[in-house]
Amino acid sequence: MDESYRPAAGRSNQANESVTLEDVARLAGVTAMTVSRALKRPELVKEETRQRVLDAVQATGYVPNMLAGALATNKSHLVALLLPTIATSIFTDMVQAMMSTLAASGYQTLLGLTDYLRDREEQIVQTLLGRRPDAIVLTGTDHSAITRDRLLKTKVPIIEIWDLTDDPIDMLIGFSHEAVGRAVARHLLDKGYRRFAVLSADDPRGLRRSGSIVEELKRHGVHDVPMEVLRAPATLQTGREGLVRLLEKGLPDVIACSTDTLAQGVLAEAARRGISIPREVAVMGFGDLSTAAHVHPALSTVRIDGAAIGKLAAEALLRRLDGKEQAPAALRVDTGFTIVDRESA
Amino acid sequence: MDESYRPAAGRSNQANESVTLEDVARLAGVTAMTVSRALKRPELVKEETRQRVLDAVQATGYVPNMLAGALATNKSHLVALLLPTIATSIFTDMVQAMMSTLAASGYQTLLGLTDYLRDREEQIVQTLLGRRPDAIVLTGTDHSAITRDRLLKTKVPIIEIWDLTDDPIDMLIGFSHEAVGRAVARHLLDKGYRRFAVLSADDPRGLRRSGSIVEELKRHGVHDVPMEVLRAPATLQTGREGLVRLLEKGLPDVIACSTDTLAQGVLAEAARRGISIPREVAVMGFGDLSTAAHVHPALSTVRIDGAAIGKLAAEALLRRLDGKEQAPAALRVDTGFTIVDRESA
DNA sequence: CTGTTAGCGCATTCAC
DNA sequence: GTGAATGCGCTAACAG
Repeated sequence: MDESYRPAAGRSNQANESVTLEDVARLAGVTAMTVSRALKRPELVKEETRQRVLDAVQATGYVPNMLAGALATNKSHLVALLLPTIATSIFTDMVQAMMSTLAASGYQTLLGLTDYLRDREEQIVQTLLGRRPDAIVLTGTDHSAITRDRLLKTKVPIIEIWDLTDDPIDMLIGFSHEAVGRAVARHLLDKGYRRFAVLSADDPRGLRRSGSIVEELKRHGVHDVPMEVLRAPATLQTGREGLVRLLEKGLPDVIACSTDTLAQGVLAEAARRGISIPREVAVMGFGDLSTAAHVHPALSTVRIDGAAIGKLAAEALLRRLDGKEQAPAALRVDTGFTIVDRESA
Repeated sequence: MDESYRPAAGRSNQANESVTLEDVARLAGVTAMTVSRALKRPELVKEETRQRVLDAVQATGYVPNMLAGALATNKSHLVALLLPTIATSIFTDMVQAMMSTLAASGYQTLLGLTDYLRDREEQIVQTLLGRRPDAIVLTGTDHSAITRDRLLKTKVPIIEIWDLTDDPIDMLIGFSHEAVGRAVARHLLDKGYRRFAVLSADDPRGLRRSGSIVEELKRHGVHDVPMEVLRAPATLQTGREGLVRLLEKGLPDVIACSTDTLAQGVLAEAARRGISIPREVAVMGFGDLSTAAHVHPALSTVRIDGAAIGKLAAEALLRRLDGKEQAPAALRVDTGFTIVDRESA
């Protein structure tokens, strides 16, 4: 008989116990291709056979192997998301929004944490590229030369978020940290504060915000603003320490913090010391919209809309990936920020 | 000449522009197999050719395709991590610890957010299984029947974390939420409080902690403890709302919250209303060790060590995956918790 | 509407 | 030390 057929004899205990298309096909009395179609393009398959296939899938507990699928189609349905850290609440809204938008379109998220380290980012980009993600999201715009290079060569859509720059790798969605700093300085000056202090985590963007506050103050004739820089990621504990150190330099009118978390730490320590906020010292924070909403009635803060960034980014990617948009003009969105003043709210 | 060689003519513009082993091999004047060896098992390759290969890799910008690698070896080096949400700080330490431990051994993390929904979890498990992860980490032990079933059939190592149960799917690392509730109740009773109130988010484990507090109080003769249940995930804002609602029922001695975040919201609202903490009302929280350390000098809380859970889980998985341990006795770890009393600290 | 052929990129298993 | 053959599980492209 037909010896060219080798009816899968003796393959029963392969190392890999997983059910394949072939297995389902055999049970349904069709070929693998038909099973594949029944699952992915049901409209191409007769209703009756489709039913048989579905039953077979059910019976075998078949779960499509997306590794194989991705290899064959050159589409992984994976998005790589690089984040400095999740130990700070600042990014969580963004992540949540992005992931759920992506998930709704069948994309999964591969996470990489860089710890604010360029070298780490470089290494993670390298490994994540090995997964052939359909898109890459980077937090920030400051990357190692090698990272930039690798990414520029790639055809995968890339979005840098959470910052602005004149030469993005590809798409860009964020806001200007310098603008935030300047706005904070002017806002506080307008409110009549004169004795300033700045508390900052030592992450690159936090430092830029804080630095811009100091510069803008200088431009308005306020010099020698005391500034304490603390190790990122910012925690409540470091915020408390920060206040302690600032107080050694005298009591200011207002303390501008690079992050809401630091600001909360300051509030906690102030409470312990019986310092009244904002009567004796006002506190200004910076952070994400919803998570930290209503942090404290006495805390003024700069609000950015992380969820919006995440959603916008995801949508831009999906537009590109679904082929609606082939090589769009470089997307660039300034999502801006809002100063929330508790006293005048 | 040698016509059996088909020097890759006309393949220049495949859909997929990516460099393959073959491309590197050609440039280095060896076969793909040798390149593969030079990269993964360098000791099997002559130093000189290894160097040539490495140069070729450099020149071409080759990045190994892990989809193909995973398909061939049936090892994805991927760990699926299912989490209710990251919008709340409670899990962040755990995630950070787990991811960095895994990353150090070359494993990447695929994240799935369930929003505390069993059906969502079911769906996510299904899709993530398609990536053929080498291990799966689930938060909690309460899964849909289908999820349990699918997971029991799989040979992939599975760890359930953040809870305890008598019939884990596989490995288990966590603590008892009932024990937490009972301990909180007894602790507060010992300290002399008599007029209790409970504030809880409506996530399953939070409810169990809060429920256990109420039960234990009842067992000690304290009945009719007012309890407000708020929508998960808990935010500062919901914490503030919670206090408002509780106050309508009268001022208690102490408020036990299902989460530090809720507790902080209570503190913020209390500050706004000029209620002195802990003099007029004491507040008790629950949360993760390091992130929220020193939340507030006046806040007592139950501490769990999320980082430890993450690290333990990752290490247990790695032990299994690296083959040191084939079919170990079921791992079961109670990581316990600590009551931190601010007044007596 | 369904089947056949071929190949995605890599690694295992023999040869040499 | 290195090469050749083969297959991982799936799907594009073409037949019929």
